[in-house]
Amino acid sequence: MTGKDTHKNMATIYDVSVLAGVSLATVSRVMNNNTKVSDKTKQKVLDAMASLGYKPNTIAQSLASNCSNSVGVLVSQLDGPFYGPMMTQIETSLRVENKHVIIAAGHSDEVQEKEGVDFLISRGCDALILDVEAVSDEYLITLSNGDTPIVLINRYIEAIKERCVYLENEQGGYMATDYMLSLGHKNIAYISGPMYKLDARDRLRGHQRALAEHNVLFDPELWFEGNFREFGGIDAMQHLLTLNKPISAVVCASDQMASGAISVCLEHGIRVPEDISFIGYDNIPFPTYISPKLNTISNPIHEMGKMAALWVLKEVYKDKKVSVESCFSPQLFIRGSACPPK
Amino acid sequence: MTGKDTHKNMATIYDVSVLAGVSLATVSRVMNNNTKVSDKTKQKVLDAMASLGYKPNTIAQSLASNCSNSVGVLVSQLDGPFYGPMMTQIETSLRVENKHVIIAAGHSDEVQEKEGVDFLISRGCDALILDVEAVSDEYLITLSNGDTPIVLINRYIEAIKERCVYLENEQGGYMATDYMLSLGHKNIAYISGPMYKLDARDRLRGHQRALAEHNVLFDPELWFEGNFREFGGIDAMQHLLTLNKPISAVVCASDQMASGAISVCLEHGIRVPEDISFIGYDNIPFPTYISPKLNTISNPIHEMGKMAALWVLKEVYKDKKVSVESCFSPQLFIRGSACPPK
DNA sequence: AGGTTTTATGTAAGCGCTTACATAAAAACT
DNA sequence: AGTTTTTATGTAAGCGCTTACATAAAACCT
Repeated sequence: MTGKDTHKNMATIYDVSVLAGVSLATVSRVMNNNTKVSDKTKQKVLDAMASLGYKPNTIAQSLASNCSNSVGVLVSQLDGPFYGPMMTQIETSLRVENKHVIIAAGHSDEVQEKEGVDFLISRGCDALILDVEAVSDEYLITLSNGDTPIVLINRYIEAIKERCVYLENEQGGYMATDYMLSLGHKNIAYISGPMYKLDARDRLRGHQRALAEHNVLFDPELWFEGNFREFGGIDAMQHLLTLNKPISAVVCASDQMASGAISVCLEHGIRVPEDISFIGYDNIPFPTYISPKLNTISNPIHEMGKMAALWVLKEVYKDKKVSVESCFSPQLFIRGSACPPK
Repeated sequence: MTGKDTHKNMATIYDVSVLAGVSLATVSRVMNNNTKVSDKTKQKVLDAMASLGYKPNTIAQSLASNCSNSVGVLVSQLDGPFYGPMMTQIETSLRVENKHVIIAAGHSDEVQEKEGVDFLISRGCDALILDVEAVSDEYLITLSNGDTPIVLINRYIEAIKERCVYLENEQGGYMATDYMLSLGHKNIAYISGPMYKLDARDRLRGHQRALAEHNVLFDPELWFEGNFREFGGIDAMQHLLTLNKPISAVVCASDQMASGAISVCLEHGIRVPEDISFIGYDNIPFPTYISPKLNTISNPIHEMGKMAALWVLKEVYKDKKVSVESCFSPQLFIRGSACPPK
């Protein structure tokens, strides 16, 4: 081997066939065991493989079989509290079936999201799991008619609903506000996500429905459009405090915004929950360990990741065993960040 | 196309060559532009590609060139606060060079980490970026002699130090405790990571060095071996409080443990920092927004991710442009979780 | 002009598999 | 036993590229 030669000198199917005294096809057959091979020959082949330490070349398999056994996952952000748990589930679910995960980040930008999709498709992915927010519904509908199957996480598009794994966000929005109302709050501010996102709109709708059911008027002044991130919550709270309106509770469309908002209150000497009650959304891990422990609505993003993976296993790799569920219900978690108003 | 036919009916290099009126080899040459092709033919080929919407089949390229353009990344946990920022950097750095990232999780378990490595190698990765903690140094040294180049994040092994990207943990440990000492604290508890991890041992060593330099005796009773996670901090703090020893400051080897420990204090009515000062380690995003804002030592995990990616680009893909740096220095961040003792 | 070097392009042999088709052997019939 | 069906294995043609080698054309010599 010369210095330049970095070839991996692995045994090939040919070496196995020679050692086992059978043809290439037979070796391939025992690998894929989709065709009957007599027990005797099968054993010879397995022995040969073992003694050569044979590992199939997955690239060659992919080329010959036109199936790459890889699934592309495109998410908005690789960091942040959501992606990790979701990826864990996706990776685990797929790896047991020997599929692998190729990742790309879309950074909530339309161009980058499209580039990510193109990249993953050009990489020969057998399917795509997408958690995207900047591209349009039309784009996704068109994409779903292409050669590479897609499944969407956290997005609901009527025309391709069988490919969507989503949370009932309206219901979650309702639950959060309903909880505050049932504690007796009337002066409830709402920090929403950005309105161009469906989940933000749905949560807001739920909030409004709860108010209406309790005959509380929705005051647009008490609604601030945030960005789902901590800084959005900070900006929102600072703004709300300048209003000089009585506010006894703040419902936030994300835990991160709630954290930001709470930090502003604490800095102003406002006690949580004694002076203002809070509830977040998403049930991300961190705030549990911080005081006050944040009430929240669960967003089972990890389960949605798992379901998306199972969808791929079922629809693309024709795994009969799995059954998939696409609509998830939120759940209320009561901890220490809310109490009845004074 | 029959119902069963899921073939992607893409143009191949052959189609391009026919349309452009040149040979396969020429088309390949303009794609890889490593051999001179006359401007005229090159243009014909590019036009043909464009009009056919040609996209090279990366699987075939990989098989023929024995280079998969993919880099395997194996981390302990896909969730948690570290992985995201690290992955973001790795993905971004590699994608601009059109390399892709295949992920696997090791779950801090020796068997699973080794399986992950085998999995990624069998997937034909050109290189592996490993952030592993359960496998032994010997295993990694052996692995590094194999066919697939590896680079280690967050681990220092003398024998293969040129493949290690790491943080000067001893120095960080020193800085944290030195800071508390310089505020005037003498009764300093230390919540460490698990001792089987090198970084935990190094941080502890730094802590001890700082104490020694300030002539403060290291009291083993004030040292609790945690697990780097929130619950470890909770257990540690509960234990420390039962000691009935005066403690005016707690140095934690991770922000997550600091969060857990602080939450225990707050539950006991102990004020932070007035009664007990805290400092964490890692500078993870969340606690910044929570009160008290956590002092900490930075762990530039994202930069280390980037460096690992650049290492691969340089050493494996022979990219001349990049230069890599392997040793990172921690930095002290002072926020609101510490003050001088009463 | 004839010879030599350089440059651009073509030819064809793989890369390591899968799989349709062919064939030989065994099993199941009359 | 002879014929048909079933089953196990082999043969060989790809999958879509890369690249060593061959060759034709152009450019440079003296």
